[in-house]
Amino acid sequence: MFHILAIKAEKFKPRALAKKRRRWQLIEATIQCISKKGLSSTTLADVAKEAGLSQGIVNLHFNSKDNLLAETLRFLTDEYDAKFMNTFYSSPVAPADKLLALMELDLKPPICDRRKIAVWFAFFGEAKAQPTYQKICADRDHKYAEILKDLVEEIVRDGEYRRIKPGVVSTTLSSLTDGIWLSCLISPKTFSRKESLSAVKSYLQATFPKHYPR
Amino acid sequence: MFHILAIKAEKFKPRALAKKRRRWQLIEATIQCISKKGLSSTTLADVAKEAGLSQGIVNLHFNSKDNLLAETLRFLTDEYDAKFMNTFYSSPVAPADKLLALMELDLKPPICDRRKIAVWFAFFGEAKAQPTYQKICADRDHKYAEILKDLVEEIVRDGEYRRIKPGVVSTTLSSLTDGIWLSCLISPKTFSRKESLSAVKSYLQATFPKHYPR
Amino acid sequence: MFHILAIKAEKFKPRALAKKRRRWQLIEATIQCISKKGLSSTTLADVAKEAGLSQGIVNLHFNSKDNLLAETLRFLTDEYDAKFMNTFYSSPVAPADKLLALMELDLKPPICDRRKIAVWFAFFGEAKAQPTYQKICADRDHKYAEILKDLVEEIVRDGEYRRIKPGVVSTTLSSLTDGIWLSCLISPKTFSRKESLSAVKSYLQATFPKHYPR
Amino acid sequence: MFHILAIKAEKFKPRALAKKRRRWQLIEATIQCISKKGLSSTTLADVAKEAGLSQGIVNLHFNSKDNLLAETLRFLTDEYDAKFMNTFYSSPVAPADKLLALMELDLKPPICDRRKIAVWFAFFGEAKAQPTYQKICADRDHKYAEILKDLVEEIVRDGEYRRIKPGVVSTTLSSLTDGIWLSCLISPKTFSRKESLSAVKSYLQATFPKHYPR
DNA sequence: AATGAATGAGACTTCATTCAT
DNA sequence: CATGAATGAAGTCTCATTCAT
Repeated sequence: MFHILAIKAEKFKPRALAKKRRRWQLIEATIQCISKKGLSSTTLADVAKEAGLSQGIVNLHFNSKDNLLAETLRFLTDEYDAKFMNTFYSSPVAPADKLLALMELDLKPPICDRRKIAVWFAFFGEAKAQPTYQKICADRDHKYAEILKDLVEEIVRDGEYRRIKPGVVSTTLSSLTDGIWLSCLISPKTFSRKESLSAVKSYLQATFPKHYPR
Repeated sequence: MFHILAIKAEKFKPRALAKKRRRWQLIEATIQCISKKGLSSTTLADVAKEAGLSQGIVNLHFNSKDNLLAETLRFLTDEYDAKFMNTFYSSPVAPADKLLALMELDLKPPICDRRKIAVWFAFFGEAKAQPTYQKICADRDHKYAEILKDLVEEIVRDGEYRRIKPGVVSTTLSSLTDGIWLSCLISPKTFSRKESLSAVKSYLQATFPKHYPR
Repeated sequence: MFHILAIKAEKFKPRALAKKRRRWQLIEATIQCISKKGLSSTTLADVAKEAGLSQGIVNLHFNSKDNLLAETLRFLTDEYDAKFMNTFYSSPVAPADKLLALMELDLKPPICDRRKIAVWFAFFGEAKAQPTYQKICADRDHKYAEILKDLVEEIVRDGEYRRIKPGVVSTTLSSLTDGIWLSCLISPKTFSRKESLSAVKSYLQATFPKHYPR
Repeated sequence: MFHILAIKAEKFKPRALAKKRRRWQLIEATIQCISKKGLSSTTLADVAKEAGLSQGIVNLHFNSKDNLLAETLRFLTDEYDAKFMNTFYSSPVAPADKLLALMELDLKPPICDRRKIAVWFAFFGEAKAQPTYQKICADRDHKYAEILKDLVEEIVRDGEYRRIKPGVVSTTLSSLTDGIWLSCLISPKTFSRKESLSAVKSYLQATFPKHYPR
């Protein structure tokens, strides 16, 4: 009987969703597929199936596979940006607090989630060959590097730290979280969110002892 | 002794040597292609052309594309391993020196070379979906994590540093170099080898002030 | 009388009129598309867009693409027929004059217009494979061949020409205009309406010197 | 038993024909398909099947369908050219004889063969939309127009004909044969090779009575 | 009557793999 | 060993057609 219901349910055509929602649905399906099967093994048929829709649906909404993938990457960056900015504006005003909050954002779900990270690295892996991807990723990098650097500068000024180059510190922090993401991807078994967090914290403590007391 | 015989035996089997050479040649061509076109756009025809050989050559020597790619990844890890171990054994005996030497290895050519890094990340990008790749990458990670951790432990013991968890430090160092590689890949224009090195050094200085004086 | 009633009746059925208008509009759009893009590249989406209407409109009014194309060809023949018959009936009564008028009709716009000719030849090009098209074209040919032959017979009788087979002359005239159409299509740059006309006239002069004096 | 032989025969892979022969074979298959199914219904699968080869064969030898079609058209023109030139050089030296021989060539098999004509007109039908096709066809037209005009000029000079424009006569002759081809295509039942020939001959007799006596 | 989102068959194309040479 | 013509499965993409709105 459940079976019959299921069949009946299938008979209902997918309602004409608003175009935007359909695109969103397809991008989510794409993310799911890339995470599961990898970028190079993800076919449009996979995406359509994952979304429960028909073969031609992706070309209908995105014209080409290339375009779907670029839009998916853009979706990822936008999604990340929203969370980043939200954290930035909603966290305590003290730069040191903001900085820590942003670091923690990167190291906790939903950002630091192996499924999503796999997708990020799938695009990183094609970045050198696909200038489109590289540009999107580079732009993202620069934006946050700038923001982090500003925060670091404020902290340095506030704490009158000597011999600290804000650019080096912000680069270090960015690279650290990127590297942590990679180990989450490659070594999920040994990866520990807690240890990663304490790695970042101990770096901050060593660098800005006045702002991050033990 | 068998080893020696084997080597001698090879001298009498030019075929076997030729075979190895061909495999090496094809793997180099594969690396070149992945770097230029990305993993997903690299075809066996591309590889054969790059090597200046004929269509069927890859299947002749590697049986399948999957196998070629796995062997290529293994080649990368072996190559890296040789350099790593060579640096490890040939650097000064002091653990702090060894540690720094290993960090510098990671941040200078021929290791930190955008062409090679693109290939590494191409495999990372498929790692979640391809357990074979993941295993190779994870094994590599663990091996060096262990070695770094041993060095850190020696330094900690030697300097009587308090409140330092060697595992956290070695993880931080690994992640840092991985993250730096990523920024070399994604933002080659803003990437600075010098700044990256100073990022690592300032971390070491902040963590082990006695061993890495300014 | 029935005809008048029918026209009156239509006045009371705006729907029916609208329907005819839509079909006409879509056929015109089809002609435009075939002329611009060729038969094999013309899609229903193209036609709908050209008409400024929606995707499904053609199937709504013509059921299928095949049907639309057949109707378009029929429209072309009807349109030609109307002009031919109008010329036939409105030209001077003398057969020689009628014949010349019909030849001139074929060689001047709006009939001899590259845009329209392209559509005619698009259908000719599919005629062998599409019996429907072939039949429509063949029927058209035969009808005019018959009329031309009748005119030629009258001229021959009237001029007491010897050794002239009317069928051969009418065939020659038809083929000549068809061939001229083709050169208008293929070599628009070297094609000259004036020269084409003089080709036909000089043939008529050579064949019927008494009726077409120099 | 025959069946077994057939199966065995199938097991023999198509020998690696010289590339040129394979291309020729595929072009012949293409001509066959276009003749049977029309240009727009001819698929690469059809062509491959007609040639008794596999799906991918056309792309292997021609890269794309567009290219295959262009090459097919070029093949047709080359083939025609060879026959035309052969007739031109091998026919009697007198220009009037040469001219007649060339006209007869156009009206007899293997040139005037409905199967081939269907292919020519399939390309003519797409010529306006496909500049490639148009150019090939136009070039061909001009070449023969020139040759015919030269012959006509010689005849005019030799016969001291008055009031005859060679260009008009050669255009007329070309158009006439093109138009005859069309009626062979469209009205195969009423088409008569004999009558067509007599149409051309009577035109020549009327135009050059001294050279083509009755 | 008209729309246009969705479908899905089928087209073109790519490419790993095979195998006669 | 090596070649490269050929295969054919599988991918992307197109588009006539359907149908809920």
